[in-house]
Amino acid sequence: MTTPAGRGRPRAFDREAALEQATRLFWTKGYEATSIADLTEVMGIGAPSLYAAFGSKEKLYVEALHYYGDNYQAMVWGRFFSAGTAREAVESFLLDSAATLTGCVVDIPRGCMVTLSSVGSEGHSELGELVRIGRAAALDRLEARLGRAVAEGELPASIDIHALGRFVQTVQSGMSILARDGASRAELEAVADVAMLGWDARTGNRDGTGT
Amino acid sequence: MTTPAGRGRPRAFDREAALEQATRLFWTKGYEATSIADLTEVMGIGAPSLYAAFGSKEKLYVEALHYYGDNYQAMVWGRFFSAGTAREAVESFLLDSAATLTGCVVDIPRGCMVTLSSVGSEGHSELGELVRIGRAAALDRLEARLGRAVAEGELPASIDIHALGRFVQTVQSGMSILARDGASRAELEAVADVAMLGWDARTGNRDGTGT
DNA sequence: CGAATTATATATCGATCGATGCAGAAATCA
DNA sequence: TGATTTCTGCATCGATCGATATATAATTCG
Repeated sequence: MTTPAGRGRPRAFDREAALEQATRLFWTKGYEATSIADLTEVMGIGAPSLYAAFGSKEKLYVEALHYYGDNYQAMVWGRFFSAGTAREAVESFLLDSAATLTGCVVDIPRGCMVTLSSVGSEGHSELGELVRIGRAAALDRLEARLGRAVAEGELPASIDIHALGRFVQTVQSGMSILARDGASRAELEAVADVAMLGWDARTGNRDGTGT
Repeated sequence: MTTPAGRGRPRAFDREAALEQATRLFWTKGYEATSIADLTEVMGIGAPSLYAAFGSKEKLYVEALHYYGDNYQAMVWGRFFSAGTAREAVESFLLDSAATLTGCVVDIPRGCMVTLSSVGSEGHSELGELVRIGRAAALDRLEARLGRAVAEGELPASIDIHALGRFVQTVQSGMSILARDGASRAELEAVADVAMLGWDARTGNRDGTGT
């Protein structure tokens, strides 16, 4: 059913697998440093097939960003969304980030593809805006969860939701850079621990139990 | 005296000013995204003059990194080194980072050139190692100051110096990314405040006075 | 099997990359 | 001023960039 009627030769390579390889390469090297030759090599196809299947390098990068979001973001945000309290959500977010960004959960490149993406520095302003939006979405998620916690009475209404959200975002962003420099999962988890101490102090929870 | 004897035409352009412009461009766009044509334009010289004065693009980048360290790092590390206590040192480091990384002190690009440098992804492994060393040096400075604080009795010997150092480094690294995304100085200062609360909780100082 | 259709591989496009050769312009010393 | 030295602008180098035209190989339907 996915192939309508189509006479003639069907697609010969696995588009999803090729996209995954492209995603990992963009993830590792960044947009500008990744050439079409690099891509065709890891994707196992020729340049014409790449352009037939994905349109252009920019469009391929956009698809890679979506592939990344669909397949890897849950490793960091999964427990965040299912947690019962904002504190558990944030702690899970940071601890799962520590594990994921160091490639300890599955074999993936170190650091966050969205966080480390420095596209948009040059002419590719559209792509730069895209990853910038991705980073802004993370802050929105954090602040929304904090707002809910205030509404539910978990957090006092006096706290600065924006500042706390920015803080968590800052720590997680910094984790990506440290992960790229070789910091271990344990080191990043220790960073998350210290960050949560700041959380407790900020929110008035001083024993660290989170309740 | 700077010009030894030299017959013939002396240097016609200001090498230092040209280097500053090159530094700002590398700082803003990164190594790979900056072309020779971009450089010659902002430096106000031709390509042959650039190569005669700096040797190559890589060597120019190395000089730009040194220029950056010599001229801008003090804005972030100055009060860190002169502070009487480790807590004041770290707090100054983060607050001065908030101001500097948002371009509020002087007109400079947002974010830290060393932190945001994503060189080394590709064949330029030497440059990547260079900026990686720069980032490691920041961690060393932080840990050395914490170690001194333990030796002087400011901090208990039980604290995890490495974890605290990594934490501060993480926050400052994350600040660069947020600054690039347009976060304001006030936002980054609020982040620094929350981070210091984590510091106080970690080190047993619960009133935030630091003494 | 033959006709029709489609993906692939080879080769190459113009543009730009980092880097230079060359000749003229400019400045200093005798 | 003239000889010397050095820097600069123009043109261009080979290599590689992203992207394609062309032609062959491969597959399906009639």
